[in-house]
Amino acid sequence: MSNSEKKKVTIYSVANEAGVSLATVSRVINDSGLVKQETKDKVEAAIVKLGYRPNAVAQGLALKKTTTIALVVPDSSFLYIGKIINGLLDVAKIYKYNITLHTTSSSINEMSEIIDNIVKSRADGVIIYNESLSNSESEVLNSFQVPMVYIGHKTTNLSSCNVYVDYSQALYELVNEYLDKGIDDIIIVEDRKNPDTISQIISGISRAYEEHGKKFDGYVEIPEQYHNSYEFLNEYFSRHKHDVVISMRDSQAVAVLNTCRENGIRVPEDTDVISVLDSRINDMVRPRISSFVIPSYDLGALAMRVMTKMLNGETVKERDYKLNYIYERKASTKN
Amino acid sequence: MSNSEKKKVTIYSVANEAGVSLATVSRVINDSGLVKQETKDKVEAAIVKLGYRPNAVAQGLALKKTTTIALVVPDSSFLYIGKIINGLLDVAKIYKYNITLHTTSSSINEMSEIIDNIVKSRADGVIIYNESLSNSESEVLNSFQVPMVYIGHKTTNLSSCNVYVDYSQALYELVNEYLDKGIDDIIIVEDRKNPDTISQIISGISRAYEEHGKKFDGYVEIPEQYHNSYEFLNEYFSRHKHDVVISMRDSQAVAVLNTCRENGIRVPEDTDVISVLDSRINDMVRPRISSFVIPSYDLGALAMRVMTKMLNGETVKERDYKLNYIYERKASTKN
DNA sequence: AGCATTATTGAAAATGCTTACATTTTGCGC
DNA sequence: GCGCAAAATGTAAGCATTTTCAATAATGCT
Repeated sequence: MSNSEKKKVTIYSVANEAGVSLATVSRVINDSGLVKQETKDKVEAAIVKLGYRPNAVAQGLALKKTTTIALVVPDSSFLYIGKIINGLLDVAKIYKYNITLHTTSSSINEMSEIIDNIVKSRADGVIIYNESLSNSESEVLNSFQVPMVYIGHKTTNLSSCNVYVDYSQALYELVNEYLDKGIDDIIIVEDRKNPDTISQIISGISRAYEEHGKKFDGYVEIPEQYHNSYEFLNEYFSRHKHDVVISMRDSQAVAVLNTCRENGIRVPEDTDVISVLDSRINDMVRPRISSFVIPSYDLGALAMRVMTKMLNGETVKERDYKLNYIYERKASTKN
Repeated sequence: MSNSEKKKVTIYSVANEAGVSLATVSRVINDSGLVKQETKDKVEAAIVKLGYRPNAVAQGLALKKTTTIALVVPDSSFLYIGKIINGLLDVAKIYKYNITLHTTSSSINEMSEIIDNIVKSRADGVIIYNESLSNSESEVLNSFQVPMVYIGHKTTNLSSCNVYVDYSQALYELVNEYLDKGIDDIIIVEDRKNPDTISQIISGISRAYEEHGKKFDGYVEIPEQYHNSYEFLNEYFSRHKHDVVISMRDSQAVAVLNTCRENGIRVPEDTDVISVLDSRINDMVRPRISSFVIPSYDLGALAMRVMTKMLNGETVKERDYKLNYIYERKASTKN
């Protein structure tokens, strides 16, 4: 009756109950074919009767694989990676993989600690979302001996795959349009949190400027903390007014929106405001902010799909998977 | 040179390298004391030299525990549970537990599939965040034979713990204040997604009304989808005007805010708008919405801490952990 | 019926660790 | 030096699977 009396049921119990050897039971649960239908039925009946659930840990030991993959993400913004995780988990479910979640704050030794942990757990693979990896972090990661997929961050690690959106091209096309119309007072406001992404973005913008025979110097660096950045922007827009203000995330774009308004700058009449990354916030702001819609769910789903391919030994022809973005014009831009 | 030549290093390799038995190595890595300092040094040198990392899978098999706990969350709003996850992971890191992530959509058989998966993986415990469990889901969960902690949802399952915020009391106190001032035209707008939470909230409000000799009937049900609800609210506020509008999440409160504005209702001059749950959205809206600040991070951290206690066999005196909320008055209320 | 195949099954080793128990070493008092 | 307890180390039996290889049963053919 009591829980403690309930004895654990192993493959032996099942073998015993069905009157076969444990090897046969193993064959049945792994669907390996060569078992007579009759005995298969007996075994399956025993499994149901005893409520047997194969022990994945023992399987992991015997098979030298865990069907577990480790996901490493920054601990800050689940706001932006929520959809990525959803996509990833959906695909993981299809292929019967489990996901372990690991977050990195920015402390120095953190990454190697996490990796140590992942190595011990013998995950079959690692998926990393991190827009800004330091050199030492990259180095640690490169020493990893398991399949790796990077999301949103193109690496030079030859043995891993990358799933990302080409911000550079996206911004190039956007800015190009403005320049074609003769609008060239464009700035981008950002903090230093994501140096890689920022440099991609700026390279795209710069290319557009160069092709128009101009030089881009509109990078305005803002403080990292939201409230600080808010103050900074408030101060900034009390002195400046531009045709176009681009920011990395819609949360920052909203700060731009609010501070512009507080300084008598009308959006979009006086200034176009654009956000590169979109999140649910944007549903709730008026005016809605024109932005690129990043296919977050697809990023996650594709990353996981690529991972399964790597693990199945399917040859992955492509190391790089570039996803499309869509620019959505909303109420914060007039052009 | 090549990776394929690299042979795996096990506890045997280390024992061999150090010239001791594997038992001794095991004692060293588990810090079990009774090893002479001298041999301990030898072993540790060998570990470093070979780059040995204990295989957690084999350990799991030998010890019958995985130091892994499974986290089950709804697949929808990482917006609200991001901080919970952060708190949970931080504590998990301290106690060296790994977290596997499982999401539930609302499909019927999903929960038992997830549980099947978790049982197979032999997680040491399960933490569940889900505001609305169906009866059949609860039943499946109750049959679980591992320690469980529920976040934000008080269950009657005797063998599990609950970590939650008492919405009923929170709303009681809030509404009480209004009623004391003679303001009683209060409504709450919500969809049916979280029946449990909603009924808690309404019970709190009702209690306040009753103590003032009145009856509460201000529950306005709105459609689940954001855009539908937006239309609904727009229509609604073209016909109604109330002293106070309460909604469950700040995303909905923003919809209220916007639709009020579009119908010429000024906030807070004409109507107070209040949100029960707070998220980062609220930083970005003007006016900021008065809301309860739910201690999300603490919910997650405490849940994990309670779990570690259950797993260590420390007696958990309390099954229920009620956390405090703070009501923050912001610009969307005048009262 | 007898033999050669082939389809099923079982026995046992392997997976990498922990730990109870056995054995060896050490230290100490005389 | 000797004896004995305590400390240190080693041996081997689990832990729950998979899988190779050998053994057995079933089948087809003459």
